[in-house]
Amino acid sequence: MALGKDYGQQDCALARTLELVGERWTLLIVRDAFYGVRRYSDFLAHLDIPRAVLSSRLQTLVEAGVLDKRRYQESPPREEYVLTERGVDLWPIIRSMARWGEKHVQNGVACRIFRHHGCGGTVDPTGICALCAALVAPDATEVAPGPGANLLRREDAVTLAMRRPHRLLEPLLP
Amino acid sequence: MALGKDYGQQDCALARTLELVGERWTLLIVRDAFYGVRRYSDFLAHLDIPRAVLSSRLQTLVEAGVLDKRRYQESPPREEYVLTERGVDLWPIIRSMARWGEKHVQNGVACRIFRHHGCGGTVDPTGICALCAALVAPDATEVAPGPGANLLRREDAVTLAMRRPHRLLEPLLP
DNA sequence: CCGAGTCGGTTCGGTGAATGAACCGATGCT
DNA sequence: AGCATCGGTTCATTCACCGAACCGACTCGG
Repeated sequence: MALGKDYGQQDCALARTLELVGERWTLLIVRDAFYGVRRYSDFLAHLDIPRAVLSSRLQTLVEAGVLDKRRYQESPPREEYVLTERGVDLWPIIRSMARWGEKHVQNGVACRIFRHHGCGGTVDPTGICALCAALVAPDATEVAPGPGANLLRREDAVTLAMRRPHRLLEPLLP
Repeated sequence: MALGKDYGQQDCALARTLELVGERWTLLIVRDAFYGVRRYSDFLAHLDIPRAVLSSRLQTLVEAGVLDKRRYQESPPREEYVLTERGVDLWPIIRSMARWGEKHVQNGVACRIFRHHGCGGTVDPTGICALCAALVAPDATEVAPGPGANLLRREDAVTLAMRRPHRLLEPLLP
């Protein structure tokens, strides 16, 4: 969500969650983090988000303990943003929203598909592996382009790197 | 979310979903609809939302096929907003967000608990009944106040009616 | 018949967040 | 020295949100 991000005496848990991830752009940033984006400039290139908004959201997410900001090299100083355990717990939210969009906006056409790493079974809407029936954690989830992937004609480096099947949370670029 | 609700060539399903339910207040309206709120004035009383914003959101949700606006009495004309099948499919999103807030913002204290109607088993975070292991649909879910319910000191009629255990989607007020 | 109340909105002025473009400092590359 | 990259900040403009007031259709009580 956006403006005045508090929901007052609103009903507990859902409202509290929305105060954090309900702001515009926030969930897309978190999704990219799952897909392996870690650097400011990569979020910027992939999301077409105003720089000031990206700075603000990253800072909010770090303060909320969803992302960890770490300097991965000195000289020149370079930062990266990585999901914390608390951030990884947001996966069911991302998953369920993507699922709803697939079903009701895209007529069932997925632009990404998820497989259980090692097992190879596809991961169903509830997050269960169709082959071994286990609940698949994000770091055991492999993402690959689905039938609807070509709907977007983006050609930036991040988009290209994302087309390559890879595991969630693994860094996309060196 | 708010401003300029489109996310351009952003990655398919999640972005499309956010364009609808990502606007400020929208998910809280949908949540109230699950809890049985149906009338304009009841949403207004329970959410402390500006009237103009409520009108706008309801209209958007109706246009998106998430809510159905129906006149339930002529003279005086009275309208009610009821979740469609497409709207009911949003339940996993609400559930997963509420779950995250419970765990990470409220330290595990739930202000509402959910039971499998008829069976009586509690519904776990993934939506499975702890007793019969079935995936519990919203209309088979009974909601009751949890340990953290008294955190909010609201006293409007809608809040009071909501304290009474009842099934999701059933009208809260006559 | 008059006045007050309810419901479901619309209208309007002020505020403040989002936007996009420009700028900036530290560093590396040639 | 000159140019490029990274990770931002600053700034003017735009536009959605906010809250209060207003409104039309109707009912109810006296």
